[in-house]
Amino acid sequence: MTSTRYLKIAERLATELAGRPPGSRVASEPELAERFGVGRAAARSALQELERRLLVRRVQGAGTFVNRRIDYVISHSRPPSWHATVEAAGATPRSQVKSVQRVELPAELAERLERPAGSPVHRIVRNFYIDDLLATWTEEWVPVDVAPDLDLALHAVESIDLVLRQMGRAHPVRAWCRVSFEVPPAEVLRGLGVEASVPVWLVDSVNRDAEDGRVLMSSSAWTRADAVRVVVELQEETK
Amino acid sequence: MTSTRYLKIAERLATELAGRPPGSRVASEPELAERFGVGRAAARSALQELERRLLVRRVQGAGTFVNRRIDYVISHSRPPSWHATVEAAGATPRSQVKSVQRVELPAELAERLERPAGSPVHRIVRNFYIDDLLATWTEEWVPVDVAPDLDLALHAVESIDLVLRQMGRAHPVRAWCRVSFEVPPAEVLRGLGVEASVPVWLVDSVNRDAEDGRVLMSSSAWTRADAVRVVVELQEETK
DNA sequence: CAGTGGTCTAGACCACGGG
DNA sequence: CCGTGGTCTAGACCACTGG
Repeated sequence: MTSTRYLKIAERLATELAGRPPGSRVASEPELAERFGVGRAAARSALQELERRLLVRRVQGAGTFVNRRIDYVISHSRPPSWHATVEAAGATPRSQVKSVQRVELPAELAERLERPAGSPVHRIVRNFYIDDLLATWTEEWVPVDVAPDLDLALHAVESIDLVLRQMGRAHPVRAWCRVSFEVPPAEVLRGLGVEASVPVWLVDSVNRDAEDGRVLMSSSAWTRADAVRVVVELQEETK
Repeated sequence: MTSTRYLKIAERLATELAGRPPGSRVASEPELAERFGVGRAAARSALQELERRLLVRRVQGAGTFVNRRIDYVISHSRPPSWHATVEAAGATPRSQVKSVQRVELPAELAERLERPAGSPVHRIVRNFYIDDLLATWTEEWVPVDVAPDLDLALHAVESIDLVLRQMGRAHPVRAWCRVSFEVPPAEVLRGLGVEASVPVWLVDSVNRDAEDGRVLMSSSAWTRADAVRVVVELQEETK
């Protein structure tokens, strides 16, 4: 076996935590140090190892807790829904509109939205939660001509999809999607409420209208990897 | 700005490292401690922060070095090639067959290979390197009936694709593919030469024959995230 | 062999969360 | 307020890599 003490402790704790329900408390650093007869540093290392394995989540001032991780499958066949996915995993979803602004379309997004740079668009920032834990931070762009009063409407209805269908008389479908895993820029880290650099999922996508094919929305979703396991499935068309 | 010292040091180093070529040496912990007038622990934390950002790679006994990260794009349109991708990034690829065994098909793979559990298959384990750094560990499964003497042939030719085309008179194409990001089991960590738990890419795929559609091969590729940035692109069929 | 990063101790102070 | 995790010091030993 490994000779390092903190890995042995981590191994031991991992088996003990196996059946515990998400959110339940894990022993604190001083408790573990005393229990295993090591210094606080070794106990701390063990808990950090469990955090790297995504088995626990640590919150300064509060403690260490058993983590819950949700599967999120992206594929051609199924159109994704945050609420449905989270609920299917037995957790409670929530989303919150942080801001809606009318801005000029940044040049780097012009091609994706198929609109000239500088044309008026809505920029929507939203947070998504699992069991009141912030898991996803999104930035979404909707041309003003698609839904002129989107900013007002979003105060009443939180669902962009709904607003587009009603106000924009549109039928949005996902036309393109790119998934990667990034070390996010500082702004996103702040948005996600993360201190040190943690890699997170980045899902970029473009929605078009099912009928006339015009671009309705482009979005970037940054998701904490300790909260969600993203799975992408590709299938070739069967000839 | 942040008040923590090690983050300031990390920030400073990050800008200094920006233009440096991959593989070049970074100051050691004691050097940094002296330079910034901090203890070794703080200097160490700064380097670990850079490691989390995938900017450097640390090797016990050797030192800390500027990291190189390669993009690997998976999409419908382009069939992937390890060698081509690595070379396109300006690095040198290498692969090595670790073992080829005749084994009975494990039950959990029966469905994927469309063969009964227990039927004879070849299990091939291979390593893939970027600039002589181990980046990917793969486990591949080929039914014996597809290429009976695969084990012998692989000693001469390292390319499974080539062997299948020649010996199996087959035309392999990727039929299905699933990408996720996992904390790998201990066996894979050992295969990748990683100590503590580091999350890695997992790409599962199934290859079929372009003509008759039979399953030729199933594979699992585990790839270090600090070496490769996997990007998956999904496009809807344009109606 | 010297120098590197990895582990560990014993101690200290701080920022934060929740009662 | 107390207890939590986060940072930091000064020191020690070890495992490993390279010349």
